[in-house]
Amino acid sequence: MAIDHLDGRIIVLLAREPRIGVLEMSRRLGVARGTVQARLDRLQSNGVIRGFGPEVDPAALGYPVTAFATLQIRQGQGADVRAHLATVPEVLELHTTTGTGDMMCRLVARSNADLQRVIDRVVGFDGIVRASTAIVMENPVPLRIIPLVEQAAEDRESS
Amino acid sequence: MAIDHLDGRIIVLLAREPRIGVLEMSRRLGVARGTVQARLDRLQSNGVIRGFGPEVDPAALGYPVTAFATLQIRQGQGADVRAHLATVPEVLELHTTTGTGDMMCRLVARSNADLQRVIDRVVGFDGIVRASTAIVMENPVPLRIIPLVEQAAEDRESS
DNA sequence: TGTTCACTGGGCATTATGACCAGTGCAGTG
DNA sequence: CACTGCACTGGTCATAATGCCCAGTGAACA
Repeated sequence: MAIDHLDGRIIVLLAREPRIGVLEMSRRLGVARGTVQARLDRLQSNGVIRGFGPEVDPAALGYPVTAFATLQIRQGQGADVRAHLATVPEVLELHTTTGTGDMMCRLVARSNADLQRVIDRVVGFDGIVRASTAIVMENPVPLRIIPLVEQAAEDRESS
Repeated sequence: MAIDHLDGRIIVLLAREPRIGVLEMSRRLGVARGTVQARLDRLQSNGVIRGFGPEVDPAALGYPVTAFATLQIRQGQGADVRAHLATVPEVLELHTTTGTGDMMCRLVARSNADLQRVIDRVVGFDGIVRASTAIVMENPVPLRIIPLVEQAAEDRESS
């Protein structure tokens, strides 16, 4: 579950140069190929590395607008709302949360005008009482994991 | 910029079986290897496919708690706050938004108690006026892109 | 002290890769 | 209508990485 320094270096290296290959990694890290291979297998079966799916940029697909919507759900309708939102392609992720809203989702749209269509489709469902939307203007820190991996590796070392 | 049906199938196939390789893809899709290779090159230089970085699960790293924080920023302090948040490993992403808050970030922590530490570190900065946090309980729709890719591919076909 | 485990460094056959090529069908252009 | 550009096909080639195996070593641990 916890990762050591070598694991951390493997992940970071992989994040920086995904097409690198096990052999080249072993050269860069100064360890045997079998070691890197074993570590990778372990990280994957641990679930630390979930996979190597392609990172697709919605903007490049024609969906440059991102927004976060906070939803308030009618009591007992949670499951239905989840199922409904799962059918909307523009809903990229959905969380149930504590706080003022009951759910929070990430949306994308082709334009600000198109966002209206998406929101209508999202909230056009009986179980949703209210939605409050925040449109993303800038993304100063894109989804990242490297700093956390380094942190986790350090914590492991010092223990 | 727009993708056609074959592009869509390539991306979906790659998302489902990331370790598949160009040759096997060409077999599955019933096209020549060179075609798949050319498409992939194009998708990557287009920026549609940003890369193939490892998907790391923060929970497996020991950070099972996720939260979203909405931040209100003192006027003119935006750049400083961005720089500050970029130094916090537990801040996985940061957006500037319209709406009630000025920024929205995704946080992870080792526990609910640890989340307090992370929030303290996040808001322990002069430019941040107020923070409101929503803890994630469930994640019914994990970050996904396939439905959107399929949608984009369909749109392209019908045009 | 003995055992377990991870790592090393090596070898092996299989397989994919990147790079080519000529030929073909299609779409758009002059 | 003929021409041109383009994407795709189906093939080859040398190079390289992969998955798998092995015995040996060192360190941690019981």
